Amino acid sequence: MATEPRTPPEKRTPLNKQRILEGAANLADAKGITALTMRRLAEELGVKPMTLYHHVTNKDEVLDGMVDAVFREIDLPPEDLEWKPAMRRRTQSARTVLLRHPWAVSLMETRTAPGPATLGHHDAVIGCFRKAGFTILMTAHAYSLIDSYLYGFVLTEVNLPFDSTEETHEVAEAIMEQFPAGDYPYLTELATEHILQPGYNYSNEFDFGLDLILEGMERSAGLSLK
Amino acid sequence: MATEPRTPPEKRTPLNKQRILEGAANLADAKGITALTMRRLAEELGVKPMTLYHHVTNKDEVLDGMVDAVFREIDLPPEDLEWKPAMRRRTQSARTVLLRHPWAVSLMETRTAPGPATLGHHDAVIGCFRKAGFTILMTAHAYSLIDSYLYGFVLTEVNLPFDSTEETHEVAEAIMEQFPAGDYPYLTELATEHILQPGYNYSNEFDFGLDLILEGMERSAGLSLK
DNA sequence: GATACGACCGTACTTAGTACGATCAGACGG
DNA sequence: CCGTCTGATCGTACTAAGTACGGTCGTATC
Repeated sequence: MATEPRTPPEKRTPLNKQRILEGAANLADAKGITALTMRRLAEELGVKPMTLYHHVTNKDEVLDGMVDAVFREIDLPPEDLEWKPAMRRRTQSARTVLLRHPWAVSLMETRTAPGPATLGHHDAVIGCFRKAGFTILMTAHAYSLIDSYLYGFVLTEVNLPFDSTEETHEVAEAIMEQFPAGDYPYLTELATEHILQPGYNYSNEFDFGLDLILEGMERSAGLSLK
Repeated sequence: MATEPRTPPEKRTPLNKQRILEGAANLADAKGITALTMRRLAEELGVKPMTLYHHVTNKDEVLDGMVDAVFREIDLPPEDLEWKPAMRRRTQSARTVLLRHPWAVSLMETRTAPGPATLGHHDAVIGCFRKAGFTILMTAHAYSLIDSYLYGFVLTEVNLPFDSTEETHEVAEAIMEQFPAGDYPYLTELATEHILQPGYNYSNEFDFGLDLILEGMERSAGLSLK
């Protein structure tokens, strides 16, 4: 924009924190969070490692920034819906986003410097409960419950050692071959009669728990509310 | 035992995998999982780094062994109780163990080579549901739900940046000072009127969710069962 | 065209995991 | 009593990562 028409305006776009964060998220999405090193990140951005340190103070600041960017992607509970469908929507949105960035859950829980998007998200969720008439105490219960479930579920989901049904079979069989058939009868039963059945997909479990929790919250809140 | 009475039987106890795993867990408990390096672990065991590699093939094998040892610490659902109190007991036991080893949750989810204690634990939990009359489908739902909640809750709990009530105040105030008072009204309300009240302790949230989930499961299973 | 500033980079130090081959202590046959 | 074998232990060294420190270079301004 401020470049003269003389030179093709390619090179001289200076790096900035925004571009670093985007590159970091892309790299982590594509190659895994362990592949996110300052050296590789620099290479991806066409720059030498130490250049990054002119825009961020250290790797932790990159990680904090990535977490806040993830929260920015998550839909807030829609204001025009009842609390239950609103919370279902934001929770499903959160799951979608966290699956898109498999490194996000473990990173979120270990960072302690919340950014504006993170705080805004919490405020909107708490507000959704409060406006629906939840007491403060009940809001605290509800938020703890639903996010524990969300993060726990996604944590398991993103770390499953398989992505497809075929892989599920391979992994399950590899594990089962390691011990005599009768050692774990109930585990074996569940594996053969459920997990190894055609069409099985762990992801489908999410909605069962989400609905059970939302309905339980409605019941509990109703009691507390009178 | 097999040493002669001649020499004091101190030195010549050879290292073994068991001792390595115990040392690793102790080190991780005391200094954090990031402080668990093969070099420090060797030092703790009075040995040079490369000596460890005669008993384990690499660091991953140490981590896998640590996870299985954690499962061995968790109480199985007592056979003589109804499914609901039995599951409550094993889930509370799991939480206690996971809090004792703050590195355990994130490690468990990223390892993919389950050991015998891990498999035995899963078998016992599944068996508890099945013997209570849960269908296979309902058992899968229930196990996914309760463990997602368990791991998600503990993951949050062990990563809270404070351990005591005083620290809670410090951290909360440090965060709140970073933005204008009215930016996050609901978050501020929850913080001042609940989290910063005397006696607040996040750990107390666990039982609310656990009971809500167990009761919801009972209702759902009852429906499915007839 | 001289100057100043900010973006960028070269070099190097530290801490990790771990490959490779040497050493050393005790067991056992001669 | 000694040589040999075996398994436990270690010394050295290579690679990858985060990042401190100081230098360079392009560009805007006077």
